[in-house]
Amino acid sequence: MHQGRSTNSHRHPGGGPRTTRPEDGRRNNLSLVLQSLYDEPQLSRADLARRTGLTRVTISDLVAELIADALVAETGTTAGSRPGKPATMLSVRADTRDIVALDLSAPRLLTGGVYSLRGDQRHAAQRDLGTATGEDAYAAVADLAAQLIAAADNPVLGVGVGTPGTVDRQGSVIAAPNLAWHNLALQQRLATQLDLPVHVENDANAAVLAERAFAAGPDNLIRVQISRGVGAGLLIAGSVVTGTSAAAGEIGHVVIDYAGTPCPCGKNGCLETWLSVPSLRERMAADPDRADEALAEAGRRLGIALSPVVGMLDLNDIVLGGPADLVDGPLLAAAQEVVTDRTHSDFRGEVRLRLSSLGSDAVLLGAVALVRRIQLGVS
Amino acid sequence: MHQGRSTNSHRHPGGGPRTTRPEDGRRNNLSLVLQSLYDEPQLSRADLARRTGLTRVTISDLVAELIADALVAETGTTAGSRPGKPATMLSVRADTRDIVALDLSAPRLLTGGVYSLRGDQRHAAQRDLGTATGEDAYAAVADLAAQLIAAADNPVLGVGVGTPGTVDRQGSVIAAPNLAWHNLALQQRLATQLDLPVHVENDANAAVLAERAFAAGPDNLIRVQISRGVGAGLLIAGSVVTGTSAAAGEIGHVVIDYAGTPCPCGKNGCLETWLSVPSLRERMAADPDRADEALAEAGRRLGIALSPVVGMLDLNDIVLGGPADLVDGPLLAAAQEVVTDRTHSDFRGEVRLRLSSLGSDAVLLGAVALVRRIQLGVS
DNA sequence: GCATGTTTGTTAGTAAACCTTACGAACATT
DNA sequence: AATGTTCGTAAGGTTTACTAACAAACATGC
Repeated sequence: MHQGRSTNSHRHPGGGPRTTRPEDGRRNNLSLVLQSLYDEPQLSRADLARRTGLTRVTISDLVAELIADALVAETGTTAGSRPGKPATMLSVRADTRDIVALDLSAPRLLTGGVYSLRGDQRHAAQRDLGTATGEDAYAAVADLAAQLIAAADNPVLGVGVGTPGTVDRQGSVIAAPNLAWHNLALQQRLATQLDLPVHVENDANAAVLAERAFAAGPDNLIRVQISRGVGAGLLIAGSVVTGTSAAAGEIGHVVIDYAGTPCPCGKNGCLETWLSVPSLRERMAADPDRADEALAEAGRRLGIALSPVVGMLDLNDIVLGGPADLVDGPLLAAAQEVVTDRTHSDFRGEVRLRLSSLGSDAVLLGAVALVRRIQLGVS
Repeated sequence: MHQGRSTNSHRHPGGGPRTTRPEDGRRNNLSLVLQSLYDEPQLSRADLARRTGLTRVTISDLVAELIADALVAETGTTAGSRPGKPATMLSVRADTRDIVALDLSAPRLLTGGVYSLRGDQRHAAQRDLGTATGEDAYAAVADLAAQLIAAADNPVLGVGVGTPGTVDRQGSVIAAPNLAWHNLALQQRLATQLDLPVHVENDANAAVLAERAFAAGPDNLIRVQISRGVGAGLLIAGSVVTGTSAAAGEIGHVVIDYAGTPCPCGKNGCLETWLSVPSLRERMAADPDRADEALAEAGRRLGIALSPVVGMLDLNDIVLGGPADLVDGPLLAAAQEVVTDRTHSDFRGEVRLRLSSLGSDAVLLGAVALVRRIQLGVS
C-alpha cells in the first residue's frame, strides 16, 4: 500500500497548499523507516525506534506493513554477545519491485531499462527515433515504456522519464525543440496509457538526482553535462532547483565574454560556444597539436561560469558528465584550478570537481531515483 | 497552544530525520489555515474547507483552536445575496501577539524593536555597543532583548535575531569577526535566559525573508546588501539557502577580475573591492566629476557577478539594499543593463532589479518574519 | 543451577486527529 | 408556504501513535 500515492498526488496537483492528514503522517513515517534501512542495513526494530524517535510499538507496526508489502525482510538475529533478547535484523528487499526508466536526451535514439530499487539494470532496450518528432516521438516513447513494463519480472513501481527541454511540476514538457514538443502532457498521458505512476523530469535534473542516489553525492551539488550543448542540474539541500520558469541549470547560455562568438540564442560569448562537444571536437581537429590547450581553455571558461554560482550557493561538489576523453584531463584540471582560485575562503571548504562515475547511464539512473523518491520517499 | 513548538524543536535539534506524529499534522493544518487567512482575509470556514481540502468539520475544529488562542476572530457575516445561510467571516488578529526583533549588523550599534505580527513597529530601542565585543556584546544583546520584552504590550511570540557572520542551524554563531564571536550558542543562551523561543539567522538571510514576507517578494529571490561589505541572501522555492558551510550569499568575495585590486580575503578582484560603501565613497570623493561613472562601473561589476547565478537558478527578481543615494541611480541602471544583456532568453522571463522598499528596517523585519514563520508557520 | 537484570518485540488500552453522516439554522427562489 | 442551497455543528467511527505492561531470550553473579 505504500506506493499507492495516486490519491495523494491527485490532492496536490500543483504543489499548492499542503494539508496533512493522518495517513500522510503514516506515509512519511513509513518512508523514514525505509530510508533508515537504505542508509544502514541490518537494523533491528529497536534500533529504528532509537533513530527515528518513534516507539518500538509503532516501529513494529510500520515494519509489519513494509514486510507485508515485501519491501523489507527479516534477516536473522544478532549473535548474542550482549545481555537481553537477540535482535531480529531487518533489511530492504531491493528485488521485489522494478522501476522502468526512459532517457530521451540522446539525439534520434530512445534508451530505456528495467531497474531494481538499488539501480541494478535488469533489462535494457533502445528504439531508433530517426527523424520522428511530435506525436510520432510520443508514440515511440509510450511503446518503449510498454515493452519494458512487459519485460519486468516484478511489479513495476512506476515509470521515470528524463527528457530534454523544460518540464513543469505536473510533468508536462513545456518546450523540447529537438522533439518538437510544446506543452505536451507527457506524465498525464503516459500514466493514463500505461496505468502506472509516471514521473517526468528534465534530463540534467534527473542526472543530478542520480549522482546523489547512486554515487554517494552530497545534498548540495551541481552536475554539468557536456554534450551537444551544456546543461546543469542543481541540487540544493537535497532538492532539485527548477527555477521560476523551469529553466534552472541553463549554464550553457551564461555569457562569459561579451566579445565572444555569437550563439544561436542571440547573445555573444555563451559558455556553450566554447564547451559543447561539437565545438570542442572542431577546435581539436583544426589544430591537433594544441588540442590540450583547447580543452584547458574550455575548462577555464567553465570555471569562470561556475565560480560565482559556487561562491553564492556555498557548495563544495561539482560533477561533470560527458565523453571522458574530452572531460577527464586538461579540461577538468583547468576548471578545477580556476574554481579553486576564485572561491577559496577561510569560511568554507574546498570545492572539488570530478568526473561522473555513472557514465552514460546517469539520466536513466536519475529516472530510477526520481520514481523511488516519489513513490517510496527514499532518496 | 499553537506557538508551543518547544517540544517539537527539541525533537529535531539538527534537522535530522523527521518523524510525523499526529500533533505535527495538526500543527501543519493550523498553519495552513492561518496562512490562508493571511493571504486572503475575510474567508468563511466553508471557504477554508474548499481551499485546503479539509472538511468543514475539521476546519471548524481548527478555527476554534485559533480563536481560543486569539489569533483569529469572527468579523461579521456576509450580506445575503446568495441562497443559503450567510457565512461568518474570519480574519487574522495581528494585534494579540508581539515579536521582538534584534539587528546586530550595524557597526557599534544594536537596534531592536517590538513588532506586531503584520510587521508594524510598536516600540523601538537602540544600544550603543562602543568597542564591546565577545561576552560584553552578548550581554548587551541579552539586555536589549529583555528591555524590549518588558516593553511589549502583548504576549511575546518569540525573539528573532539577525546577526552578521555565519549561523548554523541551531542558531549558534560560528564566526562573526566584528563582534569577536566564535561558536557562540546565541539562540540557546538567549532562549534560556529570556525563557522564550529565540531564532537566530544571518542578517542577509533575514533581510531576504523580509522582502518576501513584507514587500510581496516572490519565492525565488536574491537580495544584495551594500554596506561596509557586500552580502546577499538567497531564497529558492521559498526557503533560505544556507549552503554547505553556512556561507551562502558571499557575493562580496566572488572574483570579477583576476587583475583587480587585492582584497583582505587574499584573492584579487573581489566584487567587494568595487562595490562596498567605503570604496564607492572614496572613488566618488577622489573624482567628483566622474562620480556617476564610478557608480555605473560598480553596477556593471555587480551585474557580472549576478548574471551567472541568475542564469543558473532561473530567478527573475533581485532586490538591492543599501544607501539610496548610492544604489538607486547609475549603479542600479548599469547592473540592470548587464544582467538583462547576459541572461535574456526566450525560455524565461525578464530579470528585474529594484531597490528595497524596506529601508534600514530590512533585517529587523526579517527577524520578525523568521519568528512568525517558525512559530506560526506563516510566511 | 538459579535468581537477577537487560534487551527485544508484542499485546492491550488510551488519546489525538480527521473522516463520514446527519441535522438545524438561515437564506433565496418558486 | 414549500423547496432548495449553504453554513456551521453534533455524533460516531477509523486511523495513528502513544503509554503501560508483559513474555521471550539472553548474560551475569551467587
